[in-house]
Amino acid sequence: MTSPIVIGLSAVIVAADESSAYVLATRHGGDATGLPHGLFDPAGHRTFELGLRDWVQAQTGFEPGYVEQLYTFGDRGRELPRADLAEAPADARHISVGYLGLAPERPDTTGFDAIWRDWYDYFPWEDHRGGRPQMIDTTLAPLLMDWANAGGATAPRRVNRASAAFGLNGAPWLEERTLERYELLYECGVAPEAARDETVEDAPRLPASIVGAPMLSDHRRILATAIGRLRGKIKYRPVVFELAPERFTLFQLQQTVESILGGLLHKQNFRRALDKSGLVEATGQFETSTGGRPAEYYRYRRGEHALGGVIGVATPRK
Amino acid sequence: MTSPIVIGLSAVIVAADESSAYVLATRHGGDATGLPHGLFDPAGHRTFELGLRDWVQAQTGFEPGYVEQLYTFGDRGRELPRADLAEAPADARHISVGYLGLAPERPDTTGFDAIWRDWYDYFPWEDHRGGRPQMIDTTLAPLLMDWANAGGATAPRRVNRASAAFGLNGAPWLEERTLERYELLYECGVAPEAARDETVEDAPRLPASIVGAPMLSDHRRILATAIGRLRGKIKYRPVVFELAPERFTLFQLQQTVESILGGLLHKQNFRRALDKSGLVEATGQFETSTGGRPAEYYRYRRGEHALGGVIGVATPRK
DNA sequence: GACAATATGCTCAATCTGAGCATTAGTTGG
DNA sequence: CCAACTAATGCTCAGATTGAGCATATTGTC
Repeated sequence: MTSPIVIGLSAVIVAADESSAYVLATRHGGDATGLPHGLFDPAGHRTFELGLRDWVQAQTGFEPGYVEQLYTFGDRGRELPRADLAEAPADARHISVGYLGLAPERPDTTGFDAIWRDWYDYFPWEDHRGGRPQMIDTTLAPLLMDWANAGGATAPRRVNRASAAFGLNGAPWLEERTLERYELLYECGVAPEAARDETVEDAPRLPASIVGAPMLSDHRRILATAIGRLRGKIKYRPVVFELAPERFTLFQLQQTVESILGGLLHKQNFRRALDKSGLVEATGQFETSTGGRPAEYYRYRRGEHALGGVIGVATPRK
Repeated sequence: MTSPIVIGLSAVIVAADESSAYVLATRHGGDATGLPHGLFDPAGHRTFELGLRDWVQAQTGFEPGYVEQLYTFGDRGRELPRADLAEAPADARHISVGYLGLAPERPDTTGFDAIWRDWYDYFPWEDHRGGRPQMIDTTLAPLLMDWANAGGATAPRRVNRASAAFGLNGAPWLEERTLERYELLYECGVAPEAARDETVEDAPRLPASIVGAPMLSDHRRILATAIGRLRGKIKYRPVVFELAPERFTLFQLQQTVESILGGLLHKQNFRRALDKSGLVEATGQFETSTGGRPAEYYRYRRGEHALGGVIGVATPRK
């Protein structure tokens, strides 16, 4: 006879604007944050997605539009917090299915134990909009290298992994490798969750401004997966428009993309690419100024471009 | 109290050569084929991947190298075959986690109820190496359009979906949209599995040479997911080398890629791209001829190119 | 009216792509 | 041994794309 299984559904609900990208986080007990989540009900939920929508709605009041599955985590040892499993049998095995959802704005969450939080609070090393964060080279890299060198036979592999992930030793920084970076920090004990899960001993204790705010259970891992996926996808599918308001100026749109990517883009080339893609159209309305020449408002041309439309978002600036 | 859950693990093990791409299929009872699969054991398996490897090994004798998770299916109604669930409670909910594995050759499966099968047996419309298969326009497209037009209010959306997926009405054929194509054929009842699952009535009965060989439970859906994923990935990650032998000529490698993509590539440009990528190196050995000028054998340069290496496989031929 | 602050336009060289022609090095049949 | 044939490999070229930077247009402010 198989022993019981419980399936947790977790949602990374993302919003973004000119200033940053945000996740919908829930407060659990103290000030620990987690993702909206709950158990899949095999009797009641027809699909995972419907179950997920239920939970998000119940915990945050938000009704997700676009939703996609990210990954299913099943490793023993990185599971749901005990407290959330009151109903489940004590010997149950915990599986966790992560989802990504996009929100065109940040709706009010008053009345719910939920807040919109800057996702770079959780991953400070991921924000390169103001240049490569110093902590990478001053703090993280040395710790990673210590860990790598302690790896015995696997040391060379570890050095390679760390270099490729964090852009060390001449390797380029690739924004979509968010999960790999987080996993490395977890493995080497820098992520506070590692100490909590007792997968490492005598882990260094560093401030959240460097190692990021921890999350419940494996939620930060799911968040990292979501960021990586979104960063990859935004380059070849018109997903920004799920995050942008109805009307936007081109620069607003660019900054929204930059918030997601965590890096700056060359303005004129961003426009050129967008132009060629045919994804947006001018509205004839102009922004009533904030300083300089008024920017025209554009809107997304839904449909049409069944798939042709791609924002060649590439060209980095600076 | 939650009702019981069982998790099925299914593996798409892929191999490819100059002639075609293959999947490792298992025979279950009659001549129905399925993927190697089995139930996840929450007590015994530390991770999904380990459980999966156990099952594949036990059912086919093959030990997968490269493995990656594809997707977790949880819809009620498209579940595991009853027979495989003898041990599970009658009211259990069935979840299915699909994996993709790659094999550098097709090892012998004698002694096991498993065979390597051409994946285009399952998806005849996916092979465009000899030109666009006629059945798409003569048989599938009309059926899809009938179904679309019967969609009432959703008719326009259905027409769009079908057009974008199958390259109708001027839309381009995009090889990685394999899953979408299969799902459409399932929805419109052309895939025999739909009739079996009783999701449609009076479905047309067509030969397997047109609608492809059916598979157990949702295995063909998982296979479609795998093909799509692999086709996408082969363009930006050096995965072909997981499928190629130690030594290969450039044309063999190209044909292996073509087998996966289901389309032909421009030879000289394929070489140029490969050349620039720095992924391969000449061995100095030559093929002892099959007709013309002998081709040099190359080998994959593992490692090094931490991620830079990309085969700009794009340029289609013909 | 000069200046600051933006948005938007335009240019240019370097590189990349898609496509095709040309040459090389074998095999095979007289 | 030569001619014909088959593949592999080499090379060229125009057009498109990309990365970068300079130039101009419109506002509000002092």
